[in-house]
Amino acid sequence: MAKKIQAVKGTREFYPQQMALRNYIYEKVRAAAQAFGYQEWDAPFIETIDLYAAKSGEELVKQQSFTFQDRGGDFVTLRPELTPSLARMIAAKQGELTFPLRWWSFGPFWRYEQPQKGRSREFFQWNIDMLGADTPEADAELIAVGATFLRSVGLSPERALIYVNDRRLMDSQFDALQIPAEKRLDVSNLIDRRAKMESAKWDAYALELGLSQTQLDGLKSMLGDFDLWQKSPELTRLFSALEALGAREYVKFDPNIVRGLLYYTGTVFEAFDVSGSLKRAIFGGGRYDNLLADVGGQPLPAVGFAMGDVVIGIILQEANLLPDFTPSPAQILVTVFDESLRTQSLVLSAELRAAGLRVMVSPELSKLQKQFKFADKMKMKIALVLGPDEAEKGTVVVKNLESGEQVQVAREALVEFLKP
RNA sequence: GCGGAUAUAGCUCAAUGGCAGAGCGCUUGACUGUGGCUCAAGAUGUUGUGGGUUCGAGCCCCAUUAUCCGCCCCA
Repeated sequence: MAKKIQAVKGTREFYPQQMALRNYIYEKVRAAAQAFGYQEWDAPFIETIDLYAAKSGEELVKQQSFTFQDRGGDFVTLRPELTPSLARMIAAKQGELTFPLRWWSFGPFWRYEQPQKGRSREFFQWNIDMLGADTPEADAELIAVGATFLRSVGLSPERALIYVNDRRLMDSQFDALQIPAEKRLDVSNLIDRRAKMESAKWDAYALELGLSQTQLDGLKSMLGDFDLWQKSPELTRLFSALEALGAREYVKFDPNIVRGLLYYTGTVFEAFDVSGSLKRAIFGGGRYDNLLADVGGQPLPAVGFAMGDVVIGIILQEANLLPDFTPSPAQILVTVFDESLRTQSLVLSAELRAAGLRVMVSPELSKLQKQFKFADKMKMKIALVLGPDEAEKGTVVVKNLESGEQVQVAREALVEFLKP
């Protein structure tokens, strides 16, 4: 008995049914992006470690990347994210690109972390960005693309929402509370963790960080103020643009959304499943105006978001929104009656394919019963029988497997009969 | 890196320390030119791996590996 070799931990095996879901997501992502005029692009799956060292978070590079030495001795990494590659590619052609740039991509990424629900080591991610525009209307457009996607897969605003905040607004609030600049990162992380912690513990943790009781009270009242956005000119414009774009119903202001990544400079947003069991973001993003300059390009304002395929896949399944799966792409099975008629069945199948139909033929001699059973399991629509009687009369039996009805059709009229 | 569970037929799972089972799936037949539904019969196991306790271990103990779930981080 051969030793069973398992798939590498955290990788994904796409059996046809899972592959169909992956392609379904890809298709909906493409439709949403293209509806707003975004161009598809991609970058290498392998990059040198240096590309990420410049910009990505310490943990992402040092602990969560698949990094190894290639045969030439260079350290390379399976890409854990796309933005550094985007920055490089844009910097290289900055003079010849037409701005604002609207680009999207869907491809594989790898992060070395503990697999759990909604998180694997290998995943597909949709990245979509607009570069070269710095208006709230640009931010609104990206959020509207996200809303368009949610709507297209059947997730209504009752089921999924996009929560929005603005780093600039938060900074002005931190100013008012006199929270010093060096503590703001900790405070942001604190806010990020609030939903996951008991409130007493959270309070204690806040005081531990060095917040005064007054600051803590101020912070809590700020985080409970869902009308705070009205104090932000950017968010006010953002919401009115979302209204105009028909995406307002999907979007809610939430001061608790801060996002962990350092590079966001303005609007930040995250989409969540409102009623499901999974408390992970469907997608998340925001404005990052300094990033391209930071990695050595010309300053370029940018806004974008990313969506992994794992979480959205689980949510679609839980919401019973998976597309119907048809095992076989072929709708027609040509049965093989016996040895003497095998060639005729093959010829028949070729004729039908030449007419643009998708057709399978049994590759071996077996009972018609078995062939029909196969067609049924593969959820095929039609089975053709070419037996001695039909061969003699120049006809073919066409059986509709859904209704169970069957008719004899003349061979010459068959293509016309079968065409949808 | 830390913590909690689980591992038995192809799948989902049962089985007081005492004969390893069910449902689904699979094969065959009822139906020698036709699937689904029904009925009947049948096949399928190194109980993750290695030790230990016991007259006797799927069950108890130790180790190990794998998987799942949570924390951290994040799509």
